[in-house]
Amino acid sequence: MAESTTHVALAVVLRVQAGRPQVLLWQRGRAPHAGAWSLPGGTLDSEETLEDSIRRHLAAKVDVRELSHLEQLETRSDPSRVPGERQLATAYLGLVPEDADPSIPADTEWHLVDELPPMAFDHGEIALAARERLRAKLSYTNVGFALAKDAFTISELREVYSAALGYDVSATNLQRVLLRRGVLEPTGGRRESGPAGGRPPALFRFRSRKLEVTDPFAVLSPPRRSRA
Amino acid sequence: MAESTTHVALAVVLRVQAGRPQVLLWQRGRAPHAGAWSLPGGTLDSEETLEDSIRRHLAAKVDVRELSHLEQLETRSDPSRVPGERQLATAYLGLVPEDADPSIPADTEWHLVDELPPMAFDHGEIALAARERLRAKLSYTNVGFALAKDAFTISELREVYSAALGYDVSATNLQRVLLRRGVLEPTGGRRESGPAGGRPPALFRFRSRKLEVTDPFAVLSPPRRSRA
DNA sequence: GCAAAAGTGTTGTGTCTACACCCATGT
DNA sequence: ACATGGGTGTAGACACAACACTTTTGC
Repeated sequence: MAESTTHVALAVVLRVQAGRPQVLLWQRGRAPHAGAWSLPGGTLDSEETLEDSIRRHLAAKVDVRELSHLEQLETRSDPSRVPGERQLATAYLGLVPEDADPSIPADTEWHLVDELPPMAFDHGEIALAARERLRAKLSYTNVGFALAKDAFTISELREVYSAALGYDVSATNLQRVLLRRGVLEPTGGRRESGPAGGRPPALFRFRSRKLEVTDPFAVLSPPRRSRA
Repeated sequence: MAESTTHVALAVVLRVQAGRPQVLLWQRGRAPHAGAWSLPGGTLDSEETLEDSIRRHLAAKVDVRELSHLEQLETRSDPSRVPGERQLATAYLGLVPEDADPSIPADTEWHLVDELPPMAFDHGEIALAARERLRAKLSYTNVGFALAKDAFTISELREVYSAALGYDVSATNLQRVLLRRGVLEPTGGRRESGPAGGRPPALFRFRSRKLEVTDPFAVLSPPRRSRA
């Protein structure tokens, strides 16, 4: 009875497109939950780390070079999460920039995070948890770099942030907050005005493209002298 | 060659005692790393969740009723993290209140987090990561409840926070921040003055003893009207 | 000139730190 | 009285939201 345990790595791959957050889902062909949508991933090999594993499995779905950020979320272990089998799953959050449009296989599709289709197992919960994690990190880290293009206008960045956060963000304040923190820097370039005219926007980039915590002390900060 | 993978649950059990943060460590009897200290835990059974597993293993070390908080940290999967065996480890953060002094077995001891003894495998890293997680959560959640007694004076709470954060916190401001957020409430009671006199301190308690996020919007908060 | 879009100046607010001061007790 | 520790009052710093206003383009 006590069959062997399997361990899979899953990824919630998110991107913002047309002002709405999307997740990459894969449609199951086989039972259980045939036809339902699931997170991409697969079983862990004996000689790889979980991160290598999820990268390997994703390589079949998305061009891995497009993955601008990857971090571990949580490991699910409920014995009944997958019927008829003992399966542990370690979930990852993967991010893809707005402008990358990786070719994806036929059994795979981008879905709006706000309108998830029927999901297999606990994958719906995992996707929502990933979204929450992203939301939180947008506030106190520079993760934005992973969703935005290399160079962008503040308006474009505003759209990305608004979509990911789920509420409107003012371009004015977004610019000031991120510049003050040293998260953004001007590239020096400008974009041309659109057909309707308007002042040509300046281009910005993220100063770093690695995850950094930019707002470390929400409160209860250490005494001022030791701070700077 | 490809022997079976094992999966263990480990816990970084932290408490604050005498103004210093401590971890519960277990001294290994067997090779590898005989004599080195390791995090308590053990192998995952086929019919239990990881959380049940770590609770079960901890029950042998600490009275589980003393565990005021438990949350999953991360799963380590480097194939070489444990020599001669493929072992995955899911780490948990466990917290014990200041006043609980659970009896612990002979092969187990509390160690100062700042002065870890030689640690087995990657357990040293895990312990430090857990400490960081606690530090961060003290700022924007009510986790303090898990480190403090049921009722306490602000001075006592200040000691706990200072120890866990690693820097001085002013009692004045700690009180105001936590009261304003509705995290603390007065019990109504007072403590007697010490032998040196002084005004008798009021007693407080945490309003909730479940983890809650109390400072959700570090920045980039939603527009004001939707906030309240 | 006028509309459109970008960006700056400015004001107000909320939340925190720092520090002065007042309160209640023991000796 | 005075020392000791607890607690409040208040001022200043800071980071942010909100909104008015200026800038730069197309038509």
